Amino acid sequence: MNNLLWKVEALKIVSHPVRIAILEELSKGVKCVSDFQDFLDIRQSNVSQHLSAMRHAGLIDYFVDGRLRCYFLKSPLILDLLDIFNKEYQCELSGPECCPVTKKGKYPGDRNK
Amino acid sequence: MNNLLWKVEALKIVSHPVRIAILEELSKGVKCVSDFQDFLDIRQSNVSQHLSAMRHAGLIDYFVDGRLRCYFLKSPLILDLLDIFNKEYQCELSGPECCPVTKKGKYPGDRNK
DNA sequence: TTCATATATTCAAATGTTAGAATATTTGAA
DNA sequence: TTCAAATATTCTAACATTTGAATATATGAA
Repeated sequence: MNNLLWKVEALKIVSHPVRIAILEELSKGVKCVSDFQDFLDIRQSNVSQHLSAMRHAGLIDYFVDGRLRCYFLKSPLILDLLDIFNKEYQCELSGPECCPVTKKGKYPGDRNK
Repeated sequence: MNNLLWKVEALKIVSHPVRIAILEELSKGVKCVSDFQDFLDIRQSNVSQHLSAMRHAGLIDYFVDGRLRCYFLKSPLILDLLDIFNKEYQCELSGPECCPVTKKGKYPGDRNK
C-alpha cells in the first residue's frame, strides 16, 4: 500500500473531474449510485464505470443494501488528496538562489531567464 | 490557480513514475537536464518532454545558465503532493456506520457485502 | 413468477498519452 | 567561424482512457 507505483496509479485514477466530484461527495458520507446522478450530468453507466475504476484501485468500496450499493471512501490517501483540492495555493514557490550547484558544476553566469 | 480543473490537470501531469521521480529530485534542489539522466533510465529527449509538460502545466520552471537549463519547483501544490508520496498509509478508513442514510432513504436491510 | 428499479458490464469509436527516432537550436569554447 | 555539448522539438506508432449505447444482472415488491 505504500510503494510508489500504487500511489501513482491512485493519482492517475483520481485525476478526472467527475471522479474528484464523486470522491468529494463521498467524503461527506455514504452515497448510493443514483445519489451521484443527481449532481453529475453523466449517464448511469458512466457513473458505474467511474465507481468501478476507483473500487478496483482500492480507493473506495461499497456494501450492498437492498438493491442499492452504498459506496464509501476506503483509502486514507484520498482524504489527503481532497485536502489539496480544498486548499488555496496563493503564490509560487520562491525561485532558487543565485548560482545553484548542479551535478554539472557551479555556474556563476548571468541568471537570465 | 485554485480552480478545480487546474488542479485536476496538475494531478494528471504528475501521475507518472518518471515525473514523480523528477519532482522528488527537484524538491531537493535545482537540477539541470543532464543531472536527471544520471538516475533516470530514459533518453534525453524524453526527459525534456517530461520537463516541458510539467513546465507548461506551471508546475516547474527553469532559468538559463550557460547552456544549461536549471529547473526548479514552482507550484506549492507539488510539495503537498510529494508529502503524500512520502507518507505511510497504514490502515483503511473505517467503514460507515450501519444503515446510513442516502438520498434514496434509509435502508435497515442486511448489510451483506 | 413477473416486473420495475438499481446498478454493472461489454463493446466500440473517439480521443489522449507515451516514448523513441530523428532533427533542430543554442551557446561556450577552440 | 566551426564544433561539440546541452537541450528542445517534431513526428509517429503503440497504447491507454473515456464515454455512449446496448445489454445484463440482481433484488424487492406486487
